[in-house]
Amino acid sequence: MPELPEVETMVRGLQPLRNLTIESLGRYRCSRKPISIRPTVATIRRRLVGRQLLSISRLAKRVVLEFSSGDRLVFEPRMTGLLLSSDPPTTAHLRFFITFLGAPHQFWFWDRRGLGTITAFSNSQWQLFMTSKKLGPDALAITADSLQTRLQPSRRPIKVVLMDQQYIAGIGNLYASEILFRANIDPRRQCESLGNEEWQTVSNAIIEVLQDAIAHEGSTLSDGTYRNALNQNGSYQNQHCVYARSDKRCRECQQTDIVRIVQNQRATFYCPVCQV
DNA sequence: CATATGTCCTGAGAGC
DNA sequence: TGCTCTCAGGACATAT
Repeated sequence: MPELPEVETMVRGLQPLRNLTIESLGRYRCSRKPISIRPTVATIRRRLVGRQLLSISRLAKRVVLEFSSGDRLVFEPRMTGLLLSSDPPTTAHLRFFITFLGAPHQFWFWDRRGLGTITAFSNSQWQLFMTSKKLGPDALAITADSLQTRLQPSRRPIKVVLMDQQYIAGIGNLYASEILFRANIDPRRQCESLGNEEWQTVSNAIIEVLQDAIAHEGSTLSDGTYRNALNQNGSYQNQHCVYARSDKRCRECQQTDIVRIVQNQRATFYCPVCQV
């Protein structure tokens, strides 16, 4: 599931496409229910064909292509979406393609479940989107002070709030559990119960876990869905301490098994000895 | 306003 | 073996 580290890895892998000019784009023939592409493929084609790709960047868990015209094309991978500049894992789930003038580079949007979205913005639409969208600060740019100021007032459990993109952007279900393990904080703790030093610890854990995961090019889970732009697996799954490790011995304390609970209809994993 | 729940989707795996 | 059922969770819409 692409969260911040996986999306960051995609963005880094797509940098060779920078400065190329779009030759064509469109839906890939796919017998499945079409994914959401807005406003329409025809409109996107009219706006973007012939435009030069200025930058490929990350906005929380989205990939943003910015063009010389100020237009942006935004990809939300959500659960199973991938952006690829190589041959896809299977052609069955290809959803969208871009070709570039005089360049051999490929660009595919591949999505097994089809929950991902593609949205085009003009420059003014983008400015409106960025001001109306209540997106919290990027998790990689967080400080202990800003984290505490934003999250402490909530009465919800810390794990649930870490996943709320309006409070802090980029953390999903997998990394929320790993971060709280690193911070030795029980995921059920209400935000208002954390003290200054604990917010500092959580802040440090956010940066450490996410940077470590980026260094390992993200997590490819047992379903094998996530891959980088070159269709290669990440390796951070081998470093997981709690996620999907229920009933396995805690790697840190070696005293007890990892526990799985459900919070807001999401699986949470933690060590009842290490995390208090 | 803050918080909770329902919705979309496919394929792996469990259970019979 | 082959069917049916449950589950996984991103973001958003709707409900409380």
